[in-house]
Amino acid sequence: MITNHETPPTRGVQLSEQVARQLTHAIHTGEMRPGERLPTEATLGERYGISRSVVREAISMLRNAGLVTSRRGSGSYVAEVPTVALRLAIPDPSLQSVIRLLELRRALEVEAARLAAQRRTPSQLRRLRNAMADIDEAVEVGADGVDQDMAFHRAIAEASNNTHFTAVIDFYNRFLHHAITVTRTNESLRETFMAQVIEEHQAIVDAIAQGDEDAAAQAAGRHLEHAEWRLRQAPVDLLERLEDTASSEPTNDTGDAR
Amino acid sequence: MITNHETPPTRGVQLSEQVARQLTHAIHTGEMRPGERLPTEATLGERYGISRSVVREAISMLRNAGLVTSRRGSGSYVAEVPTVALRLAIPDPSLQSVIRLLELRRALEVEAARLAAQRRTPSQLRRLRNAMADIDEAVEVGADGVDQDMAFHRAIAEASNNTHFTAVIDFYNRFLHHAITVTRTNESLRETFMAQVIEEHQAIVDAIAQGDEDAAAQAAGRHLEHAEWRLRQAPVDLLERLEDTASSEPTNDTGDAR
DNA sequence: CCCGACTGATTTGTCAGACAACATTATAAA
DNA sequence: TTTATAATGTTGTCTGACAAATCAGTCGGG
Repeated sequence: MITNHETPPTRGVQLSEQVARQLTHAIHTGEMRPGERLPTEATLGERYGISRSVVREAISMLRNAGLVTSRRGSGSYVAEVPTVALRLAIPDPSLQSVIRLLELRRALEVEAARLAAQRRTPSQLRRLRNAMADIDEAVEVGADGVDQDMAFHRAIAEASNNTHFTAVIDFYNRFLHHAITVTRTNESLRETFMAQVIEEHQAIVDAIAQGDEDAAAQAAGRHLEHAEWRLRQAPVDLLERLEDTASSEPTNDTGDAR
Repeated sequence: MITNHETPPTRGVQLSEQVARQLTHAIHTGEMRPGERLPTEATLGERYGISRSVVREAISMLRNAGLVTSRRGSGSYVAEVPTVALRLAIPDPSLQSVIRLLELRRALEVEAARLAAQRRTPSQLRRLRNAMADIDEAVEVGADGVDQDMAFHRAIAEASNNTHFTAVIDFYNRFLHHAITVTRTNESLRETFMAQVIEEHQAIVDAIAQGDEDAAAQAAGRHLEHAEWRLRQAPVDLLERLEDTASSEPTNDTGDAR
């Protein structure tokens, strides 16, 4: 056991990072158990011979890594459910890149639909139908219905009763938001497209409702294939405007529930 | 005393988090382009009407999220490849949980095999065959061949020529390593299983080599189905030993290359 | 004209101390 | 015993300062 009561961090690298590593190690090895409270910032600073600022930066890293949570007035605690992070580059909004995302989405949603057909609870089926109705409603009002569309697909993922699907789909859908918007705002083709989309959605829901997994998977696969086709129909100039619409829109993407 | 020159952060939440969100938004929307230098900490503090400490905490979050890098004496810069993180709880090693992972893996690999059949380059096909040979070799020597097996599946993902697949598959495979090991170390059934596995792998590679996408997808689907079945055959006591083997390993996840 | 060393200003990293906001615990009152 | 109140502890934020590294410009010599 390494009793580093006074371990002067080796010079060269960032102090905060070294401390963060030591704390991370302590958590990973189970030396500090989930739910346990960390020593106070003052204590840690004294122990490592550093100022409170550095301790705070180090803890900030752990917080960001999902390893601890801090409560003002109380202390910092090892997270109950330690997490790992998949970090990847933000996809550029080119057509090629968006299509790559659609391919992944297809992989996930086809299987999600299949699982949903096997496992959906009655309430999940109800939510699916509500989500579909929401799309109609939004379109009738004149909105693009993109948010409602994404909620619909999220409902399918939820009905699969496999949290991994919802996590990954949610993660990637952020980057598809603008692409879908472009397809929807393609004025000339909009009505035709919307009719198609609604029809395809209906097929998926019907299959899930009947518990026909192969039909559900097929319907989902067709839907995503057609989605790619519809995207390709969008004029190039619309696609290029992706970035502009992105910067002008107040996308509160980080507004996740607590 | 607080002179809110620009946007007064709404009270209630952490100041640093609010600022971090604004900056994150600016980067995500491309308002600040990769490589560009951020305003100095002092400037940002003045602009948002907050102290430098808070600015530093906010920037620290961005740094941890991989969105910016800081150079002492120079400034903070938007990372050349801005990243986003998918964070999720570390799956427990229960049979139920592992099967959930296999479901996701099936979704991904079926589609990856389909894409690989369409797009694999000759060199990728060669690598696939080498990976398959490596498995045989490892098994003949007496090793479990788990690492080689995972490399094989990674080669399929790479042959899909869609980086999203490799990223997600890599990410989740970490948690499947032990589960696969368990299946392989099931002494009584090992030989039968390995023969099956090799046969199934061969079917996938053949389909990919011939460019038959439907056959490749089917073969991959069958392989993953059988994998789940094989896992279920493993005695319960073996599955329970998963946790021990898992906790004894030094997971150095923070050691990413620079 | 070009180039290198030097100087000074700028900027992030760290330190130190203080107060505010909130949480927890101990204490007193009913 | 239960409830209000005070005291204490802890994180969040503010302020000011210095160290260390970078950067821009100046100057002198080739």
